[in-house]
Amino acid sequence: MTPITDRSYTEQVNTHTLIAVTEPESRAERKERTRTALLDGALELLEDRSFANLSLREVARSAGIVPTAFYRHFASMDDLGVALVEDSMRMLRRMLREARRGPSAKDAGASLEILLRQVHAHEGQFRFLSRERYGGVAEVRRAIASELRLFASELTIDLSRVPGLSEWEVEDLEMAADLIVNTMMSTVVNVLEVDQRDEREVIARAERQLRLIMIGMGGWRSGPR
Amino acid sequence: MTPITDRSYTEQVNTHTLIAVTEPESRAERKERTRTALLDGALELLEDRSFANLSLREVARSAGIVPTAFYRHFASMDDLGVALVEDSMRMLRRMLREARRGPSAKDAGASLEILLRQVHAHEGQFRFLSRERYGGVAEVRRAIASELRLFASELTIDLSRVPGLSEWEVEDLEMAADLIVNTMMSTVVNVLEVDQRDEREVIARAERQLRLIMIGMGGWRSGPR
DNA sequence: TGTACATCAGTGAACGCGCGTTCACTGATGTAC
DNA sequence: TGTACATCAGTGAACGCGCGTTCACTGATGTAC
Repeated sequence: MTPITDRSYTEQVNTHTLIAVTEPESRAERKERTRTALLDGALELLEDRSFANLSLREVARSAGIVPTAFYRHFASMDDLGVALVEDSMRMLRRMLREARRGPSAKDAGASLEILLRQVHAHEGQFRFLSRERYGGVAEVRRAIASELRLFASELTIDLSRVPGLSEWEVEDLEMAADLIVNTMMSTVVNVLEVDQRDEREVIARAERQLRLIMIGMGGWRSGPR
Repeated sequence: MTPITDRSYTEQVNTHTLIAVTEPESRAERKERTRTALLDGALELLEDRSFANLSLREVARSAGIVPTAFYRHFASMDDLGVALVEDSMRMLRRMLREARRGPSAKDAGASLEILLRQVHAHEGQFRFLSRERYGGVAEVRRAIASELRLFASELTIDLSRVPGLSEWEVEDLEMAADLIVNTMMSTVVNVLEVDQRDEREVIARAERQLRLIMIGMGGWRSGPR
């Protein structure tokens, strides 16, 4: 199962552009396309429902195959759910890496802007992550929680390099990082729920909240517990 | 599943016997008891599943009635979900009101302690609220969002009465109230997910976060957008 | 190079199951007189 | 006070539906020689 997935994924990446121009698709490429169609279809169906009540037949239908053909790609819906988490997490990690490489990594406002641009570019995946973070399958929940902890601990390291915070206790840095991550996650959820008209308001409020947190950090006197 | 159901049912039977000594239950009282049994049963079933994949038949079974009798109490599962939100929120509001009446209403640490005591007294309801807040059923999600907005607006009024904040713009008060509510909700989720050993850590961190927010508010200069 | 065989993504019929919902009903409780 | 009728929470049979899963299959693609 997994080896097959990995192999066909590489094949797709390597030959994607090549094929479109020259020769007809190979069997492996066709299979990969169907797999992608299943994942994309599931993500689309998840726009207004939760993963737990998504049926195998629906997903197969959305990909244009017969229900039984689903099993050529995933052993079960749970299996597809795990693949969906992995895909979304890969996207999130890539985003984080690029944000850190960018010019104003320490500017909270700029970080927020980068995040929100990504949210719109990958709405389905962010919706999936935020909706399944507390509901549905335990394995999915655990994966998301662990990834968010990683996210917060990387932010902790970033914060420790900010001049004024170099003296802070680690616990205080973690506390502040957690507060910032939570505030950003709430903002992501609000942006996904709200229409475009109110989005500016949500963002303006989030900016103020982050600014308030920064002011709080400026006045914080860190010390041992 | 069945033993749990049987337990709570036995408790009701005991109460029933007690009552039977003095005076027989009226039809309305019986109906109310069944309604409560449906809500409690649903809450119990929700311990390890999400509302979206809870069936009407399961809930009816947990309350000891036949599926068709469900309709004597609720028009649909969505309807029951909304009732569950209303019940949970009524509990939450009562809690808030009592906290406000208490000695140290403005002390964030004390408020947090009161909140967490309530969380343990009503774990099922808090789990339901936090899991379905972003969950799959649109109507339930909407009900929770609207109640939380109400919650935040009550907190906004409280804040406006705090001496140092009387000059603040409404938008800034709302912004701060939203930040506090989000931080408390995150803490509730963490407390529900974590075992007793780590709970002290979660609480300690939440206290520091709230203190940091208070410091930020102390340094905030409110003004028109 | 052509031929013969293997592979395998996708098909379509079939299954048993739990679901939400309808309906006519029962019998205890409540009420009017 | 007793009687006759109304109310209504709960029953049980029945329905059609979409579900996950099995199975034998098809036919295009891939491979060995």
